[in-house]
Amino acid sequence: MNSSSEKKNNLEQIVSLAKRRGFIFQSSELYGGINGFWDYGPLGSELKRNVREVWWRYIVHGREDIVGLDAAIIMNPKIWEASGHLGGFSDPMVDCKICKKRYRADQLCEEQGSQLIGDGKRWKMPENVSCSNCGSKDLTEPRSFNLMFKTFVGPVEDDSAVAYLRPETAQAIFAQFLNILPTSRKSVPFGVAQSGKSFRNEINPRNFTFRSREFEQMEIEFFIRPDEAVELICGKVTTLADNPDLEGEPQDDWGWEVWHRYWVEQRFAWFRTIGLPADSLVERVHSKNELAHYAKTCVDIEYAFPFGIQELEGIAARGNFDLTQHQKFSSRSMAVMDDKLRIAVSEMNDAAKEAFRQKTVANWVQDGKSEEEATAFCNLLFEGRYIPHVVEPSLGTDRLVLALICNAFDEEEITDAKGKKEVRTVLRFHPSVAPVKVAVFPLVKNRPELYDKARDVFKKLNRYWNCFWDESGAIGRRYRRQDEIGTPFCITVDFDTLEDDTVTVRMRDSMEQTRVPVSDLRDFLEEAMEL
RNA sequence: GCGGGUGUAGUUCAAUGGUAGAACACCAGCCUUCCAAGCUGGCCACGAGGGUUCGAUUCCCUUCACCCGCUCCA
Repeated sequence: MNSSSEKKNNLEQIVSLAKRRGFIFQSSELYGGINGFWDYGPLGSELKRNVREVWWRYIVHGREDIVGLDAAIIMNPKIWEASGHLGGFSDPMVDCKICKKRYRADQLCEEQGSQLIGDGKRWKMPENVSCSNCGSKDLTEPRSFNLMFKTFVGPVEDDSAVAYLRPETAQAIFAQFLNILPTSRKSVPFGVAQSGKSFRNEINPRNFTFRSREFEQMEIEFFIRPDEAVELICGKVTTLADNPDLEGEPQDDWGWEVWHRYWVEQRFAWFRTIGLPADSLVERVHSKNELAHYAKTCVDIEYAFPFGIQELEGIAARGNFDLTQHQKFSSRSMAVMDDKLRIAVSEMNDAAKEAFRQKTVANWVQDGKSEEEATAFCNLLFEGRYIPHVVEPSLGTDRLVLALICNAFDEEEITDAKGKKEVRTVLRFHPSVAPVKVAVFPLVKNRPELYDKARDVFKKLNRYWNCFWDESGAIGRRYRRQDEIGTPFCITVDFDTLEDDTVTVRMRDSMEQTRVPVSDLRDFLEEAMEL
């Protein structure tokens, strides 16, 4: 998509263009800014809105097995206890008082063959641990950073009123699972999608909007059957080793591994539809020790930002951890009834059930779980019920917007008719995300009949797309202004228009022009935008 | 959080212990028959606070923000 000129977008150039053209401003700039917060200007808000909308259309409207949710940002704090965000996820840190180096306390201890002392809230360093940089034992006490923003609900600021701004959108999906299930008339496998703000009090926001304290996510929780249920229903569980067809419709016999891979492929395919070329994206599989203890696997889709290759979206297989936690903390059963499972089980005799139970218990015990747990799970299955497992594709909206700007940014050297070289700055957005889709110009503005005709065309198109009107300056200048904000199509009304009712459509990327009858404009543009 | 760098107009960049300048952009007008044309006019800045000084955008201190490296990233 980009011209041959090697892409060394340094970030400052992007930041400058983003500001100059009204994409992204520093938050509160009037008062010196505030670290970790950014605002989207007139064009940025259009771009971001388009990204959200294209995602929603593709994920929620485009599929029959996903429904939407728009939950509150502030929720009952118990949710964060259940999810683990209040406790274990804040990493204890120590600093060396001598050389000022900072460590994750647990990692430093482990490195030196000892164990961090603590209960998940308060921590203490073991005696013999020293700074691995300078050897000093003069370390600070381990401090936990809880990255959730805290606030108070209601007029009284005491402990009972404490609440948190959500650090991810996903938990609301689990917390509302029991409401969504009956009202959506969906059954497993199905998913719930949510897009919205999240907040993390990052220790060190960095890299423009990439790591912000207030940010937006587009998350899906896709609920699937546990593999054991799949086996009972289908008599087998398809794994990646079976080489399943991931481009067709999802199949009942898919195990979690296939579902996870399917979602990775789905997400890659979607990125391509909004103009991120395959070769700009990198797939990174999390190593075992990066994984949260409950996660089965996690794949990041990364983009080559000017400041390095960094995560856009993570697709995690989280088992039934979250629903199980909420079941435990809320005392409400998160098990679903699965009719296909119920029917399959009703056809089994006792011997078959016992054989299945023994196999399952053996497998679970091998995985370090208790026999009791496994038996309870089997009993639930024999009733046709289970707690669904989940695959979670979680995308950073602001990160994607930034990636789209970086990807679109191009400085093209062109030679004009007189042989003079100049640089054309152009944002090569895919039309589906471009903030302005169409610009309309009168060739000159001091001829009323031309001007009025152009206004008519503008008003006609403005009903369908975000259009831009520009009458000032020479026509070439107006084209270039649109190039710089990434408008894919410019329409010029000229003197021929008055004769034959056709206009010039000028393409952003090629700068080519074609004449199109006004009556065909809508269809013509519609088609051109699909690319 | 540590180290380094930067902060002057919307952007990119000058200069200066005493009146802050340009280019581009933007706005208005004239002109303009397809790729940043021309003319006229206009708008807009020393990140914030304190100190030194007769006087500070300039020197000093503090602070805020951004960039780079480290660190961190449920």
